[in-house]
Amino acid sequence: MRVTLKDVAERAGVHPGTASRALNLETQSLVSEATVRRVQQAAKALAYRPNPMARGLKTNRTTMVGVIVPDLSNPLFPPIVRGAEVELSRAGYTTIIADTDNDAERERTALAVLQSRQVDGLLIASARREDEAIRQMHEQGVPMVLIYRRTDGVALPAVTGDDQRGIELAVAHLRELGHTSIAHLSGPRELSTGLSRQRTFRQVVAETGCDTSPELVVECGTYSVEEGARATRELLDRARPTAILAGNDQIAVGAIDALRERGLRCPEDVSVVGFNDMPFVDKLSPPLTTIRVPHAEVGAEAARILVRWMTQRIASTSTTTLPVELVVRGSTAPVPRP
Amino acid sequence: MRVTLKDVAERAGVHPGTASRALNLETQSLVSEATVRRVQQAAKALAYRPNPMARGLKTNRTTMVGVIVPDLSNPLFPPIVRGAEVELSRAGYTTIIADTDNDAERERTALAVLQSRQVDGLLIASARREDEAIRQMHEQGVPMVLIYRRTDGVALPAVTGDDQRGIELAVAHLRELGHTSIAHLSGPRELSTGLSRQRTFRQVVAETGCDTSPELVVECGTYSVEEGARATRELLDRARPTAILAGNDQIAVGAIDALRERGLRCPEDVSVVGFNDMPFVDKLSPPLTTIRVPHAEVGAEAARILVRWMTQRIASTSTTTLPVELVVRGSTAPVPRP
DNA sequence: ATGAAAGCGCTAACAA
DNA sequence: TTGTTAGCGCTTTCAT
Repeated sequence: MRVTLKDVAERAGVHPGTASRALNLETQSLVSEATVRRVQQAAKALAYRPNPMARGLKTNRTTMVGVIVPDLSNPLFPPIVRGAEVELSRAGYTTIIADTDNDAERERTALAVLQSRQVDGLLIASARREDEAIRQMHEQGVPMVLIYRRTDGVALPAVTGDDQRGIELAVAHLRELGHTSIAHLSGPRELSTGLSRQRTFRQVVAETGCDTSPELVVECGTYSVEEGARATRELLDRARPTAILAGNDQIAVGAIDALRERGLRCPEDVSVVGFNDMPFVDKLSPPLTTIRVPHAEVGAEAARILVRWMTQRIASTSTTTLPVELVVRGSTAPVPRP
Repeated sequence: MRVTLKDVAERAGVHPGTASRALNLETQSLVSEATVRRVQQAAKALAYRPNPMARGLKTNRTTMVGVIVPDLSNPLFPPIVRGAEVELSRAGYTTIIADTDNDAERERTALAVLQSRQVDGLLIASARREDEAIRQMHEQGVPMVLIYRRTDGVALPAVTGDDQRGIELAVAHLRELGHTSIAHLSGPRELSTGLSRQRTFRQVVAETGCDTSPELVVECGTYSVEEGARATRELLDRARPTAILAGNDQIAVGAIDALRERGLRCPEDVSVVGFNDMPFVDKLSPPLTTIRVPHAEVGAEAARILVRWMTQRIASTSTTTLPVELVVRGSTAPVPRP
């Protein structure tokens, strides 16, 4: 049978209440040192493990947090999850990962499940700009931190890479290579990352004297290889840019595929820049020039903010922006001389 | 405040015990149909969600299962997890993922955490052939299913891809291309997959009349790109095979890197075959010829077996082997004519 | 078919 | 400093 607190108390010759106090850091000071030692010994001898359900039922805390990602198979997310998990487990929390499959309805379900599980907090990497589920959850006062993607008009802390700086770096790099006709395959505008990168792109492109024709910006419906390819075909049907700045790496991969379809070589004919520096993009053909975002650190930082909120009731609402850097590989080259 | 069963019972005008019976499928038959309806309506109206902790405290079940993977950042595992999660959530279970970072000590910790969380069962993709932690957990009667990697001498159900057939297909493909000097960069022998693929390789190579020199088999310490590259260098220092069968895709990627370092082209000089068909290997340069394993289905099947064990106490100990197929891409070519 | 009551293992307010 | 007591929300015998 399972060892309970009562067993420990009996063996130590104290009341279960005392044993409880002796075993919990916060209440340990209420118990004499000698008793603490006796109880701890007994606990050790019996290999006592507190029953988290009993504890949770009493305290209304579970020391579990939910992490919601849009797609775990997207190599972008495991490092984030990993970074978060390390911090969370350090603080004594267990992580429950939910995958929404990029679906608003499933996000709602996941949120409901996690709520009924009484998670103490949430890390959310799947937020859309309009996200009723998140808004509602927020109103209930559940501690939560957004990762990368923000929700409009909700006062929630967020941790992101520096999207603006990333776009600046990418455009500057292409400018140095002589490109002035730069297209942008934007992420979906319903995601804050898609919108903000697109906005920054338009702005920076104007500031640096590039071609600002509207047909150089094509929006992808999702951050996927397929949409990247589709958008590229659409782009090429009406323009002939010498460079493409993709909304993320998956889109960039799709773009390179579509360029090849049309008989265009990357980087000789068209340069392509990604965003995120996902694992394996250095092995692609050509190796992808992209913006590196410190994913694990983003996850870790979000976890730290969440832990502070959960434990010390310090609810920040500010956005933490982590620095990004340009990684130049083989998918960008000087503008071709006609 | 949280809606409890008592609230539902009050609204329906019945006793909480009755409400409980009405809401649980298994006890519903003990309650009159009319009452069931009334209670269900009340529950719906109040958006009642049972408190899993209270339930668990009473029933000693958590409806949570732990999924242990060696490395979530390895693109191989998210599909497995996903497949499992879909099945598990369908059966009402919540998934807790633990990442061991390929470390036996962390596996032990993860197992301990999950045990103290009282998960109802475990899916384990991180098993080593000698794995004391798993053996102990098994002795405690915790339902668990192994995925891919088996533990020696432990009577546990497992779900794997058909490693033997995979190796056969790969070697046959290379043979058809005229290769007779085929090397194998084996996975670690301490993992069942490493050992069994290596054994099968040796056997098949002998049966098909290939070169069986022992120096054509080099073992990698881990399933990683780095080890794949290292092993390839070691291999090339003492042999000049025309084809390499890698223990998995990561090793294959490392092999291609190392070949390039030595000025050898893939596939013109040396053909390379991977194993697993991880996401993105079709985008590599060259696109990797490999063995496709139905990862999501492996995860799903393992989940089904686990659910059966947990719910119906049917503990199988047999291994389920799912069919694999050869995917020919660009990394294999006819043997070069000298 | 339903109500009553006990209790899962723990913590916390109160007493001593 | 320690013991006592109540109760978190649920399920499940036992009565009725």
